[in-house]
Amino acid sequence: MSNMSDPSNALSIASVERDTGLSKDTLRVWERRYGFPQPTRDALGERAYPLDQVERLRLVKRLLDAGHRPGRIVALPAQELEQLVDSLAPACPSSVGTPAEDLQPLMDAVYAHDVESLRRLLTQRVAYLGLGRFVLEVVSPFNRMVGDAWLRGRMQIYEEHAYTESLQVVLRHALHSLPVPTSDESPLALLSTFPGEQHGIGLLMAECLLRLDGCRCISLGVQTPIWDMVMAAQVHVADLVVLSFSGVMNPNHVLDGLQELRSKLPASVEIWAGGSAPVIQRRSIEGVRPMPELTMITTALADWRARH
Amino acid sequence: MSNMSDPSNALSIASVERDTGLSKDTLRVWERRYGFPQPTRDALGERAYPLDQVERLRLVKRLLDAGHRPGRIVALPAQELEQLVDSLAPACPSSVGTPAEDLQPLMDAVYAHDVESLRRLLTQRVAYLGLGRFVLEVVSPFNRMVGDAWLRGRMQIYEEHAYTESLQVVLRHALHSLPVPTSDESPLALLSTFPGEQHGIGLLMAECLLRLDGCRCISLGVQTPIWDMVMAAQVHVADLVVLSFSGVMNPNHVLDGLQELRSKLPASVEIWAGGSAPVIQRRSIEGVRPMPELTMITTALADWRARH
DNA sequence: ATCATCGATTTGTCCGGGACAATGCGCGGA
DNA sequence: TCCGCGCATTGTCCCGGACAAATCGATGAT
Repeated sequence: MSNMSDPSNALSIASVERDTGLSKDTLRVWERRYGFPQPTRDALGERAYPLDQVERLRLVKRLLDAGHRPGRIVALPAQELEQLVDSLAPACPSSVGTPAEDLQPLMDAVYAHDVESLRRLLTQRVAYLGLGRFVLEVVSPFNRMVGDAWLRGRMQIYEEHAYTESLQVVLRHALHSLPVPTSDESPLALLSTFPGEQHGIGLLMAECLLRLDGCRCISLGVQTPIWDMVMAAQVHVADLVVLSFSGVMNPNHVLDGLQELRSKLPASVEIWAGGSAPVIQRRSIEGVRPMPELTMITTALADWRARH
Repeated sequence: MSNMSDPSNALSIASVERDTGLSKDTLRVWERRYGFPQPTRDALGERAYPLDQVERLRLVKRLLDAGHRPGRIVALPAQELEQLVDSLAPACPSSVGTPAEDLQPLMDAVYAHDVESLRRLLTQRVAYLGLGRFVLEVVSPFNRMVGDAWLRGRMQIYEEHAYTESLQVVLRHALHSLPVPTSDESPLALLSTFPGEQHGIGLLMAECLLRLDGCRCISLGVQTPIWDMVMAAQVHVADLVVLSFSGVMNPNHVLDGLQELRSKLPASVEIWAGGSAPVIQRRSIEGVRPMPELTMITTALADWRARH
């Protein structure tokens, strides 16, 4: 195992922008103002970010999303950042969810790299709880656990990738075996994410819950340009456009994109914005329905039916 | 509908970057060098791109992807750009594959936005041909057709997304119902793509063919950092690392990445590089097996078994 | 003690020009 | 015809400056 600050596998500024969601401009101006990050330079004189600095940047990003201010935390050493993240945990009281001990076997399978067992455990839980409770009570809290472990460097990216792939297999299979919804009195939902947002699991979870509630769904996968969403909503005569956001996207871009989408979409089409990105709860956008919790999908759907 | 060049709903440079995929740097340098785009300025002196210029930029981007060079086309008026898009050469004569008339129903379903029919047609063909021939003789040529149609502006991005999602559903379901391979004398393959390469369909097709030939597969999904692939190959004791490349990635990055991966991976682990990216065939890398055609997977696997 | 106001500070993004490596093109020679 | 070689093209990075919007925090009024 090579050293984390080994300059041989350092990342370019473009890679760090992609991995952390912090723009090139921001990375440069932080370096100028706060002295961090302080990348080495390659043979061409261009910034080369060691892996440990990238991890530290991810911690900073998380704290930023939680409300901290850059001037106070960017220059802080990694250890203090982790303490702050620790003291942040109670902020999100997972109201509903499986007790941690029930998720431990899953976590063990991930760490053991036992894809077979992991998939079997997930499938068992789907069968036992049903798809709806599985998504809400297992996947949702477990995703938080995995994201947290990854953030603190306790889980490697390839381990997270392997888990995501297994989960995708299980969810897609469950989705495939659901009955096709009847079309009367149920809305047609168009699902996707914005360009730059490549995390598709949230979309899949939303699709599961929507389908369980009898909603017809058309998923476009990830990263659909805004203008294409507008066209797709038009040709499919969609009633809802459902979007998913993870924490890695630039909050300003999320806001701009939602406002632009809203302005180009007919008022009869609702926009539902969900996911773990804090920005959708903190700032409300006119004509966009924030869905910070997956459980809200059911009530929102009932609400929609009541209004039509 | 308001005027396209109405400055009142013009876009910021960040929005144009999001909508066109052209970086801020590129937009500014084009303006400096070629005189286009020529955005108006808002009250703050910042660039404000009228909608018609953004559409023109989309045309330029499409021609760029088709092989044209910026210096020749960026400054061209919109009308000539459209003529160029129309006259784009019918690219590749598909050597092996289904006759075009058999694929026409699929194309019709895509254009009709009939997801149900599309999925049914795909499923029918899997049942009729078997998964292997389906992948080689239907999916592979049809992907080329779709890519070509998109390049010429006859297919919108959201239509391509909808097709990709349907195909993914069908392939994953077929994959799920395959028997689990026995582990004797069969290699263990690790599948993924490089960071920046978000096209996962090629990976799925490769996984289908590998599984059909009795190969055990562990897919990490798309965009796994090189160092993580090395770690994953180690902990899973993989025999093969299978990578997929589409045409969108920077050829130089592909080359660098493959060389770096090769240098960090034990010699006993083979690297197979497939996909539609031309770089893989043009430049050969020491210790990396190029797979320009999906059909080569079967022979390459037989070859591997003969050597072990 | 709570709240509103308003200047001071913080902070992300944009600007403009410069630079340069990588790529591609065209030309000339074998 | 094919292969090099030099020149033009082109995307990305660098740097420091600038500034509006958001936020802070101190002051004063209720």
